[in-house]
Parts: sequence; C-alpha cells; structure tokens
Amino acid sequence: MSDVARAAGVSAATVSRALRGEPGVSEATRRYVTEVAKRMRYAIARDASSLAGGRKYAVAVLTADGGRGDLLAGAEGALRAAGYDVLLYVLRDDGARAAFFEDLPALARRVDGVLALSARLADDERAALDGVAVPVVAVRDDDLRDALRLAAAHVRDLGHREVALVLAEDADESCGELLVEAGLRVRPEWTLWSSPTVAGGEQVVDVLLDGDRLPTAVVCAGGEVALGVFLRLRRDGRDVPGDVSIVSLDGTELARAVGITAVEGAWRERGEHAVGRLLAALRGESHGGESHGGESHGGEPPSVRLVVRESTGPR
Amino acid sequence: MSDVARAAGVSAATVSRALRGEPGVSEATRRYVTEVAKRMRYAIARDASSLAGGRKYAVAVLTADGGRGDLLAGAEGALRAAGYDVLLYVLRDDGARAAFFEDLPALARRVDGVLALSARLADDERAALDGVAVPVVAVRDDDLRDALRLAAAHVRDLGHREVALVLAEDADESCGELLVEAGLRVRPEWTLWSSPTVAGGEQVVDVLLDGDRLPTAVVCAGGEVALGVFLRLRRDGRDVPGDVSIVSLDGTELARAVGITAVEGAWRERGEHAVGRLLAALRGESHGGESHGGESHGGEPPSVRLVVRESTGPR
DNA sequence: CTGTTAGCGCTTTCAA
DNA sequence: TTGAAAGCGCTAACAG
Repeated sequence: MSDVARAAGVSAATVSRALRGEPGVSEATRRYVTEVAKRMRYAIARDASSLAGGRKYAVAVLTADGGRGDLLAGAEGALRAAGYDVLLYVLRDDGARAAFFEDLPALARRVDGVLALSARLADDERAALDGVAVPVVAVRDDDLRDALRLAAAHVRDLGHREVALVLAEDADESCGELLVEAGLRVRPEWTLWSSPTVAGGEQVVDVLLDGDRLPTAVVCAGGEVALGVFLRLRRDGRDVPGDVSIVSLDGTELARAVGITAVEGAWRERGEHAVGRLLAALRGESHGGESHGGESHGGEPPSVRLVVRESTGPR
Repeated sequence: MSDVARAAGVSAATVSRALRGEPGVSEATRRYVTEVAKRMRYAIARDASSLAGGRKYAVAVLTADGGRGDLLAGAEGALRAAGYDVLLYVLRDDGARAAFFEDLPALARRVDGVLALSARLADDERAALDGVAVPVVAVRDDDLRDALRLAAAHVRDLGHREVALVLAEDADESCGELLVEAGLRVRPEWTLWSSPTVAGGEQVVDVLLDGDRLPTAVVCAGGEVALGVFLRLRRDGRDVPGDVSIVSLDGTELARAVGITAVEGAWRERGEHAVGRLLAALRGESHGGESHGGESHGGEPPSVRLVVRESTGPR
C-alpha cells in the first residue's frame, strides 16, 4: 500500500480511505488513487485490513449437503456484491457437524456473520451459534414469498381452489397464508412436510390418498418432491394434470426434464433474501444498533418467474 | 494469545507453536497449552496469523453453478480436514465471471491456492489464473478413475464388449483407456462429449443413431446426461436395458429417481482427489519445491460404490 | 526446548 | 481533506 501511496504522491492512510470508499477524501484524490492502484494491480490485503480494522468482511455459509445449488449461488452472489467473502461450511454428516460446533471459537474470529442455508439446526446447535457474538440468520420460508405467490396465482388462474402445499421439513405454516391471500383455500391436512427427496414426495401422496378426496393441485417446495408426487400419482392411475396439477418451486433441470411446471429462480431468491436480512443485521451491529432480523428489500427486481410445462392444467 | 500464555505460564511463542502443531515444543507443554486454550475458548486469529506468517490457510473454490453438490462437499471436507478454509466463488454468469477475473489481484492476497471444480475455464481465463502465483488445480477425469473402473467392470461382467462413453465437455480422451483396461473395446466414434444436461444426453443419442449400429451399453459421466440418453433411446423405441444398458457416474437423486444404475460417491471422489493434488502442490511450494501437479493418494479408501438399478442388464 | 524481539500491512485516532 | 504515529494479534528469527 505504501508503494501505491508513493506512486500517487499521497499517504498510505489516504490510499486506504480512498480504496475503501471511506469519507474524508476528495473525489479527485479518490479517483486518482483508485486508478494508480489498479494500474499497479494492487489490492488491499484482507488479513492486515481486518487485523487493524476489526471487520473481517467474511460470512460463514452453512449448508447441509453442498445442497441446492441455486440457493448457494444466490447467497454467494448477494454476499459478494456486498463485499463479503463466503466461507463455506458443509455440515454433511454428524462428524462434520460435531467438528464444526466444537470449533465455534475459531468461527467467531473468522467471520462477521453466519448464514444457515439448509442446515436444519437443532435447538442446542442454534443456541451454540447464537452464543458466537456474530449475527446468525437462517433461510426462512419468508424468503420464498414471491415464488409462492407466483405459483399460487398460477393454479388459481387455472381454476383450482383447494390445493395441497408440500413444504420443506424446516418450514413453518405461515406459508399457507400466502396461498390464502391468492384466493385459495388451504385445508390444514393438506399442508404437508416432506424430506426433499423423491421418496418424500411419494409418501406425501400416500397421506393425501388416505383422505376423503384429493386436492386438484399440489404446490411442492422442491423438484425432487414434485417428481415423487408425480410418479406416485401416476402409479395410482391418476392423470397429471387431468386429475391433479403439480407446481414445483424448484426450477432445476429435474423439473425441466420431467416437464413439471416450476418457478425458476425461487432458490436464488431465497438465498438473496436471507443475505438481505443478514446484511441488515451486520449494518445494525456496526451502527451500534440492535436490529436483529429486520425487514429487508432485495432491491433487485424479483428474479423469479413461472415456467409452465405439462404438469399443470385447468381444474 | 498472551492471556493464554500467561495462564499457562509460558510465552506467546510457545502457545503459537503448540497450537499449530509446530515442532520444538515438548509433548507435555503442548498438551497443557492446548488444554488451557480450549478451556479459555481461545482460537488463533487467522488474520493476524496469516499476516505474520504469510500462509493464508484458505483455498478459493471455483464452481460454475453452485453445482454438483457432492463435488463441492467432497472438496470442502478434504480441504477442511487439511486445515484450509474454503472461499467459495460461484461463476454462474458472464457478469460474475468478469468480476472475478477483474479482481485476481485480490484473490492472490486471500488464498494459498485455487481449486476449479466445474468452471470450464476458457484458455485466457486459465492463463490469467496461472498468473496469480498460487497453485491452480482443476478437477480432471483422472479424479474419476475408481468410479469409471467400477462402471466398466459392471458392464463387462454383464457381457457387454463395445460401449459408448459420454464425457463432460472438459474431459480428455484418456478415460477411454480405463475401459480398455477393463477389457472393453472403445470405438473412437463412441467416445462422446456432452454438456451436462438432459438435452446434451439426447443429442448424444442422435449422434449414435447416425452410426451403423448402437453400442449395447453407454457409460455417462453425469446423471442428467444419462437421463437424456435414456429418454431419447426410449423415444426411438429402444428398450433399456434390453437393447442398451446405461450406467451413470453420478449417483444423485436423479439417477435414483429414474432407476438408473449409478456409481455413488463418484463426485465426492472427484472433489477429494482434486484436493489431494492441490495439497501436494501447496506442500511442494512451501518446501520450496516445484511439484506442480504430482500424483496424490487420497489415503482414504475409495468412497465409491456401484448401485445397480433397472437401466443395466446382460447383453 | 523456550523466551525475546521485530515486524507482517493495514486502519485509526489525533493533529495539522 | 490530509498525514504521522501507534497499534491490531500473531509468527519467525535468533538467543539462550
């Protein structure tokens, strides 16, 4: 940095301020310094920066399985755009989990915040994390609102009124309200939770078949689940979409391949929203405030859109 | 650290050495210091450590799409086991790519090495990366050897002799040799490259159908491709596995769902192998050596196994 | 085997 | 708006 300072004819302090966008530097100086730094291929050393400044500019991202790619991609993009590095922790098995929670003191020294994407934290794990003195934010179903609305509007427009909703296991019931807002009815016994697998989707159908009648549409949080629902319904002699329509909130290759109507970008949306909440918490902390949680606006236009395929049709 | 030193009745230097497993500390001292540190919930500050020591204990992991979850999980696990943090970079679109390659100077100051998982680097990108002065390792098909052998043995045992091999686009031909070693014949025109999508798999079949005859078995590097091959063959009236057997090297949910015989753990294996090569390079560098590349042994027993489903049968 | 002494490359008061 | 000086918390020589 002192090389850059010399080359630009200013002090290191000024270079530091200029490059970080800190106030207290004239626009002219900032521009010039930035240009010199770029020409010299100089970049601030994060180690030294965070050692001196306290902030680490890094966020730990927890995922259970290397997981849903788009979720991770959405979170990573939003974090990087905000200037944070993404430290990935894959908590795939009990060993990895245990090791991670053993080493929380180290975590606290590495990151400014923690983002739990798909880690299904146990209560004691959550408590341990909360003791780390950095904000912890987990993906919630709220982060999926736009996608759910889109799916709900679609099935409603097709004439469906009573639909089943299949959520991820860590989801809470509040999602149902979004369907209600869209003018749909949600029977309590038609709000179901499923593991994010084909088998999970099949089991969901078994439950539905036990009832007195079937819904005419099913909204599934995941592509695998949607496929499971699809396969199981067909095996039972039901026609899709003749008897039952299926929408997936997970527009991956799987939905595309099998021809399932899906909301594209839903997972990315979840990631981005969660990051928004985390950034708000970080901002709050650095302002000395206490804004844990807090509403956030992705700023960006919602990146979700519905792709209609062969799994949905009029009631 | 000085607190711990005081509490343990030693100097900070000794604490540092003890906690990092550096030589030059008696076992007794090390044990005691470690225990004191743990009790005080102390962890070394990475910033300060790497500022003073030069090593960053972090690796940048590049992925195109948040990608194949198991690949990432395998790499992350192996890196963390070796004491490295994983800095995730998702190069999902041109914007993200451009931003990443704009900022290479910053990368060089953050990590000790780069691991490209599924980023399909263009030549100029690869060159730019190589200019970064840290080892760069990309996942190669070599990292898939055990999986390929397993798949080859399976189809051979079923009586197949001439098989088609569908590789990822960035793969090289050497994989074919593994099939030959297994006693299979590999016609040049039956070694094919495909994008990792269902559509890619379908196109592959189109190419095969143009030939004078079909192979009796197809080994596919990816689950989506395998599904594409499967769907396209069926559409053409071929029976799977009656006419053609299909094996996927990607034992994900997709293969499970559709009933495709697959090698489970192959992606994890790839990740672990690539990390092995990167660690070797890092070790080489820190020893002052020049061992770029270099053979590595995962040490661990191979984590791959074949799961036979309905897509393979006797010739 | 252990302690002492210099920094590593920044950021941040505090003055100017 | 800018600069000078004092660390941030550790590691690596060098002594002992």
